[in-house]
Amino acid sequence: MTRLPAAQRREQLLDTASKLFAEKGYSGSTTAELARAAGVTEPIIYRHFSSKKDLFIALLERTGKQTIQRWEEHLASAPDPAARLGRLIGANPMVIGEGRGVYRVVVQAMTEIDDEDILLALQNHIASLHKFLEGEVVRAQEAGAVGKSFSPEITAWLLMHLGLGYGMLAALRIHGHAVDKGGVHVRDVVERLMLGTRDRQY
Amino acid sequence: MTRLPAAQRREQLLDTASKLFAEKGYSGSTTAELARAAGVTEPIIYRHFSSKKDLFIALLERTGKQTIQRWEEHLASAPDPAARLGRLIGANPMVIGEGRGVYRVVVQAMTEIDDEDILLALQNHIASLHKFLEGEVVRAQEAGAVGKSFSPEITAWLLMHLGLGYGMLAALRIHGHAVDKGGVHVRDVVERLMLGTRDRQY
DNA sequence: CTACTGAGTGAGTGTACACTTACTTTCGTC
DNA sequence: GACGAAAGTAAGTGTACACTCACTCAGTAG
Repeated sequence: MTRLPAAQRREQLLDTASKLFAEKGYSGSTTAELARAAGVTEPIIYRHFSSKKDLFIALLERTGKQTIQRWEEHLASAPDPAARLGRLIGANPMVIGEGRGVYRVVVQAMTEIDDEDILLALQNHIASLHKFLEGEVVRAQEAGAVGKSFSPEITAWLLMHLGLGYGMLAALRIHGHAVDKGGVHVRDVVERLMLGTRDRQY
Repeated sequence: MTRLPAAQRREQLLDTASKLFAEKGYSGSTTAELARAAGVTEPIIYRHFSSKKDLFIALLERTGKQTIQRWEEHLASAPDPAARLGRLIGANPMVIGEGRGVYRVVVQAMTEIDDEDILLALQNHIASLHKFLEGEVVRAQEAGAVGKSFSPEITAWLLMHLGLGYGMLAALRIHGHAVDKGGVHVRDVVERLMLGTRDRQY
């Protein structure tokens, strides 16, 4: 209804799609619903994106950038590389805060891998997150907080696997998939395995 | 064409669906395709399953049972609990052998979690795999191959997270998501973290 | 030989939904 | 104050696809 300049409308459509897809899934959402939720009519969507899929890919790319930005903010105030890594382990974008909803979109995307374009967008997404993690491991190793038995590269992949698996089970609402009866959390386990048992401050 | 007794036709439909879904995904496959691939007409599908979704859930349940059975066969010849665990770490059902295709179905299912019935089936699936892993960790701890710092429960969840994340990235065909430039595989890392560095025989 | 049961089929039906066409309204600028 | 560009709309269209109806035929039991 309210006229918006193109750039803003585009962003608003992505915001709306993000919420909608998080709730009902990509294939579970219709372009009609999206239009209604955004307060416009369907052709507007097609003015900004050439197809539903195109919009989806745009959303995926934006999400990747946002995640890294959030990580950076989250780590900025940590006193040293070890603490940064510790925080990172507790800051799975698939689970915490706003990222949570958005990341259902990424998981959604993972099953649309028949589609070349979506696959490519996803591969880029994963690669950029891995690169970020690898950088953190390098810092932590240089600071002596993490041993050098394993390369930063493989260590970062391990963290990716863990985070992804954890995030999936969280999305599936698997009861107690991360704590045991004694209240120990997988996060604690990972931290002890990575950083040893010395005292740390966050 | 060839007439089959109901039970056999049902199994054959599940076999066919498993291949089809692995290739084109659940929502990417049509009931018409399935019927054609199975060499029957559509109404036959509906004689055995009340809906496409119902068939999907049946497939999911069968897959869970098959996975555990395969694990058991795979571990049976290992000499001791440590070796069993070692084998398990290298035997991700999402990646190796026949399980591979089938598990695309499970990943597919993970995005249909709006649907109550599918969610429930998935939760059961995960729970049974976790239970199996937990049992193996218990054995390994009792045999002294794995330390007791962490409960078998949480250790098994950690292995689930790792396996799931690994399997997802494998499905996404992420290049080099499991080895570093030095040829070290995440599997090796996990083994060393879990079982230490002592010599083992498989 | 007949009659019943259950496996099978050809030809729809209804609907959901991505995407379009042809048209109207708003607004900055010259 | 007019005109062109950009933002918007109402009302389709085409098609894909889950699911069904009404019927046929094969094999076995009495």
